[in-house]
Amino acid sequence: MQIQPKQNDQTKDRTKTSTKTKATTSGFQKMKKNLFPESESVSAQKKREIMEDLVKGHEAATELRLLLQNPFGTEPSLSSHHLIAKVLRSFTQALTIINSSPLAPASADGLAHRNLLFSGENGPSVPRSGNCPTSGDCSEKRSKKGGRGRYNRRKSLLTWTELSYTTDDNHAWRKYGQKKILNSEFPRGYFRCTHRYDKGCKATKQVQRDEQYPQMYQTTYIGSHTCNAISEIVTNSTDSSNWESYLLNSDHDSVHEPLIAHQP
DNA sequence: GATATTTGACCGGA
DNA sequence: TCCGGTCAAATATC
Repeated sequence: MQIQPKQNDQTKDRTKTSTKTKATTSGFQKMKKNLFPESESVSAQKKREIMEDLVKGHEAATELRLLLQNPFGTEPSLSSHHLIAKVLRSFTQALTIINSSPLAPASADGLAHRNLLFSGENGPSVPRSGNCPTSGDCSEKRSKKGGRGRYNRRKSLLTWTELSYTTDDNHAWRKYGQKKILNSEFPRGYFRCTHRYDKGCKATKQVQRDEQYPQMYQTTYIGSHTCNAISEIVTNSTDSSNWESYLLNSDHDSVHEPLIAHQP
């Protein structure tokens, strides 16, 4: 009854997790625009348009950040106000396209962009069989065959997808797998929260390069963080280095919301 | 030596 | 039966 394969996770944040899975730090980390639910139904054309808008927005945001970091440096091509307007315009356009496309799943409240973000079901999932709460108790039920065995595929957890230039999201993740996906040029990486065992955080994410825009990563988050890492996010969201996120989220319900522990 | 990542095997759902 | 998600031994890194 080997429970919890590696309990040492609790000490990990400081080492590799921060250097590898969190290696790419950028102010553009929460470009929460949303995307395409796993089962993508949007046409390639629309997707391209959305991407173009988002890329424009990112460029403007980057320029604005440089301006804010070095206000007296080289003369910017646009004022901060213009840059802000440009960012907002780009994202608004992207949202408009999303909202107008069939891709937006019946959004009763008009917040199509949020609906796109969350393709998950309503709340916590109930494992279909065998139930194995967080801490890996399920290993008991594991068959001996090859040392591996039964596990619970989580299916109805809250999920949402982001597209970003970075995979960094202020959370400590540990990679537990990578898989070549059929008809996909790039492999998909599987990550779980570093605090899975010490804090029982069930959050996982899947990261895959976008096929059309390989410089961007499509990240699917599954489940909410129940570890206190959320506090970092909240803190950071008011930090100037993450102002983009703050800006983007300020007029809607926060897209961070799902990160807050909903799970019992 | 401790911890993270890689990688092939196993399992479950469609 | 196939494909994608997860596990865990092996390997890499610090």
